Amino acid sequence: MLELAILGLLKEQSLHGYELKKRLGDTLGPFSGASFGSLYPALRRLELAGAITSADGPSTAPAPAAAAIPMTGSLGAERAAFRSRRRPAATTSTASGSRKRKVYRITERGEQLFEELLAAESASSDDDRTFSLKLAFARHLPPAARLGLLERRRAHLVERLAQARAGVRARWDRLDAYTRSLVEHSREATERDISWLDQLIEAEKTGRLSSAASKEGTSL
Amino acid sequence: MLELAILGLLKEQSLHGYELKKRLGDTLGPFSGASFGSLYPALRRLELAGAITSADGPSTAPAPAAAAIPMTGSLGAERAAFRSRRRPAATTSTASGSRKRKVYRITERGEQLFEELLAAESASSDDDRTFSLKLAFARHLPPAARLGLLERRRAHLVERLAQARAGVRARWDRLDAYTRSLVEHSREATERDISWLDQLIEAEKTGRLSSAASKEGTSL
DNA sequence: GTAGACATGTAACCAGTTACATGATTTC
DNA sequence: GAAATCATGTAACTGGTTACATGTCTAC
Repeated sequence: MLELAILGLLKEQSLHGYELKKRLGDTLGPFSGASFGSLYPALRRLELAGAITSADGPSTAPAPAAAAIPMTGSLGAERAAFRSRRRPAATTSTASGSRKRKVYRITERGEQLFEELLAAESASSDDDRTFSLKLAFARHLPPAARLGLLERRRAHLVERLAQARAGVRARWDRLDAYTRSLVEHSREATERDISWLDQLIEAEKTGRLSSAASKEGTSL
Repeated sequence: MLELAILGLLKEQSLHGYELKKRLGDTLGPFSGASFGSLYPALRRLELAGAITSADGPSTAPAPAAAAIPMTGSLGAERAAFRSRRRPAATTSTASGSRKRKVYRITERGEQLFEELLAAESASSDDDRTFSLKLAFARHLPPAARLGLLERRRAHLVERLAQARAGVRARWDRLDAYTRSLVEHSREATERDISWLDQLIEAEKTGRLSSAASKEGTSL
């Protein structure tokens, strides 16, 4: 799962580990769980597998001048949007040199692996987090696979709903108020998820989303 | 987490592993992930820790095997053994062909551990699944702790929402239609979670839920 | 010169999974 | 006697976590 997220980000632009981690954290919710302890080993695995290559830190020391201001993702994001090797304009007096960053770039093999992971049906599609991650990269899927992803997800939720209903119906009178409230709330959330998916599926079938989707961010 | 679920179920009635696993699976959703490979080791750990004791299960005998339980004359074991059925009608399934079951019963230490796990604030409260699990057992918490659980959860969601909003605002125009839809949908779901929690908190404060333990249907 | 952000990495651990091994009992 | 179900358990693996170790660079 982490691999998929990494490849997806690197597909859009090369990044070094530290920045990658920030992106994982603030771009979308569910993949925020990444920590250095999992990220760096994952990068290493991917590199060994030939899915990515690393180059010595090229450039761009984006010195954050503001002291005592806690770093919020947005600033870093703006700065990091630049990948090209160019000297930073000196903000105050000090021009900065490069550090020992390792900038990772996705390879052909990596693109391939990314598509495999993204299209893989087995197991992981159950997981909420995995689905979200895949949907976030859905624009890279061919339309049919995209539709499949949505419909498998829908089927899964319908199934879950049915089981929950059955399981609860049998012992509703033995549930306390907290559990009941929880169950009801979960049911509603799942129903909403399903009708959201229905909208996406409908839009997908009529081609509304796919045409509007990939205008940005696919430059690489 | 599994430990908490096990203790919670055993608190209500003694069970053997196989049955326990079925309960985990069908009673409530999020704890269904349990498999034998995690359940049995967990039972073993709990037994080693003195939180539960095991006794040989009833083997077709109508009388409960209470003789094998000399420790702490509790009534829980009695009730549990009672649940096992006596003579099947011998048509098809449902015949619990009793076997060398190990029936687990919670101990004093176990009750204590249960309460500790349930009240523990650290880390795990982040997790959706853990929160659901705890809420399902919330009736065992003292009111103040229960309120704390709800409010910590709420704070966590509010925080998550704020970060998501900030993160997305910065790069909204770079998101494709799928990601946008995902982000919007997640935001709405989180907002709904929060207002659901608000209702629970309100109810908790006015004592509506805690007194009505069993029968009322919540509108949620 | 030290505080703190940036940056990379390792090690120990944790909670779970799948797959496998075992075996009794019932049912066809 | 083969197959299905009940029942318990182990082993190898997975995919992460926290805590730690190390080091560079900037700003004050």
